[in-house]
Amino acid sequence: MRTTHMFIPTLREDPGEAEVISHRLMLRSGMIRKVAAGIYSYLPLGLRVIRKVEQIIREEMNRIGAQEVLLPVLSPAELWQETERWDFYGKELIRCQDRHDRDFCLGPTHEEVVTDLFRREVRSYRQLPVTLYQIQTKFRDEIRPRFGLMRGREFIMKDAYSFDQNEGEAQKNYQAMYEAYHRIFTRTGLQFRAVEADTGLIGGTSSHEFMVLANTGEELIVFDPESSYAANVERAEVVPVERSQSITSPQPLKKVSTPQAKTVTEVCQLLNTTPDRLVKTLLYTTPDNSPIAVLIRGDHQANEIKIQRHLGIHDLTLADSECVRTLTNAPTGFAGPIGLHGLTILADHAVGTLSNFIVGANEADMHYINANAGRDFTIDVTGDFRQAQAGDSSPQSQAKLETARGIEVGHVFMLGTKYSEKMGATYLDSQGAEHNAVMGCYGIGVGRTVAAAIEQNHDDRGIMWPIPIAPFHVHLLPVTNSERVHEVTQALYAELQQANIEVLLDDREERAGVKFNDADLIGSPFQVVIGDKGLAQGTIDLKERIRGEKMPIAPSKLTAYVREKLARDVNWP
RNA sequence: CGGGGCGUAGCGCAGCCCGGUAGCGCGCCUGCUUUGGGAGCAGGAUGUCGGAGGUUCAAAUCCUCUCGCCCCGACCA
Repeated sequence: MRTTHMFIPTLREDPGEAEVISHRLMLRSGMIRKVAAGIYSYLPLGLRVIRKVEQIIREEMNRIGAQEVLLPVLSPAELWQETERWDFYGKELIRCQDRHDRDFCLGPTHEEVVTDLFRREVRSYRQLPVTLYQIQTKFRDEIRPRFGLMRGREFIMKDAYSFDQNEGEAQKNYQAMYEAYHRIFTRTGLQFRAVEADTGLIGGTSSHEFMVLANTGEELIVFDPESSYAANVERAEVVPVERSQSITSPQPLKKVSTPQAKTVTEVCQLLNTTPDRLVKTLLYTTPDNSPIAVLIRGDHQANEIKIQRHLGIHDLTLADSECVRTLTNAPTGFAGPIGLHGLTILADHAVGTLSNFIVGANEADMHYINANAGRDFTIDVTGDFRQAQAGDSSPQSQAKLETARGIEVGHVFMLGTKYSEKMGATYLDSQGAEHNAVMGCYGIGVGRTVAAAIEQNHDDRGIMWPIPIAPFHVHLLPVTNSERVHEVTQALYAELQQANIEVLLDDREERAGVKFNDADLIGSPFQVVIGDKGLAQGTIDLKERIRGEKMPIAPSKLTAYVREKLARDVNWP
């Protein structure tokens, strides 16, 4: 492809709208342009990368027997009402009406549509298993779209759905999908990790997220450096520690003045102690308006997902200051369990191991010291209600957990029969008995994968594409304007293409510096500089983008050299 | 939805506090010179100052409303 024939509007300066590196580089290299918040056009260069990722996904989906379909973007409200997600999905589901005022939505995911397809067409166990997938644009009206393709409102996603006769078969399918995901992300050249994930409200038995490791990731994961254990902090179970410190015998409860000290840090400073000697009391309101209190050690973070799961609800909000005042007769920052009545008190395991700790006194500017559970107040339920953090014990070895940031690029779910039950997706077994199909669903964010690849592969000059997803393999840069350079360039261009190598030829009348800078920005793995200086020695210069330095090579050897290099990284040809 | 910020030429920004001529850099067009890491000189084009209302002799600038965008938080099958 010739640059003069390809629409690659590169930007010399950083666009003001972009904060994270992948977003900036995608805009600057002319891969994407914004149309509205969280909505982007893919320009030729960006689309080429998207297509490469899609192709890898296709190959691996097909390899495990999944079949490609294309489901509609627009789907009727009735399907969503059947599963109650029409109401449940909330504002994230973008809705519209047709000319007859019938309700529709733009699909944020396709369980309903695909389950409907299944129940209409599949009758017998003989037709199972079946796994369908599509690569298609989804729409979710995110509260806050950000980071370019990382969290858009409209985005390209591969979603797959499996239907099996029973749990065991479904589990096999899940495993096959899990392995396919490993191959996909390995092939895209990314450093990633599969982690145990929360199954969320979708329920089900198993769920793993595929995280590309990057400091800019939105997700926090914990992992065990000595075993294979890794999990999203939302999900990671915290192993209760035995009461290790010598148990200090209970001291008399004492109320102390802590003026203005509302936060854990402030209280600690004032009382000259450390956060692990303090217990914070978090007040929440639930959907049925019954408040609850959750006790968490001062240096720990509450995990609302775990609390919700325990309570069997899906909506938990931290009580507002008015509500706190009603419950505790004190302003926020001084809530405590002592004398708190009429609501359930949950406590994290870690709280149970403490004695003589500090709590709020339910009175402005006052705290208690030497509080002890059982003597001073009653805990209704003890459980795992906090977020895992670095230094916690691994559930699988003696090691301490470490944390890392990740970008969620893929998610696999065992759905069970949640959707098949609600929508009546059944089949008849060999005995003629009717059963609900057991389902799994599996997503990959295509655009997000591209963004993650850039987060992981760039320097201060631009992108450094992994070979399998690079928009072009070789970027030809004729850098002086002689007849000789022109001839060699044309010959190489033809020869490389002949060898099935994807070449971008910068045939613009630009100065060398401009071409070099654009080439580094666009990030093709190989840059080839053709100039009179080199040709005088009978050579051209080859620069591998990830290495950086140029090395002279005879023009006649270029194609073979590049082919050999590519062969190491890609299934080639 | 809460908090913060920004909308001025294609892009990046200044000007706004303190009302009076719309500016800078990059890009773009023409010509000459240059030509291996974002060239130099000369000439040139480009703006409903996000939109609507108001105050004023006069509004990019002050006031009110509104739309869009960015950042932090809450949210995220």
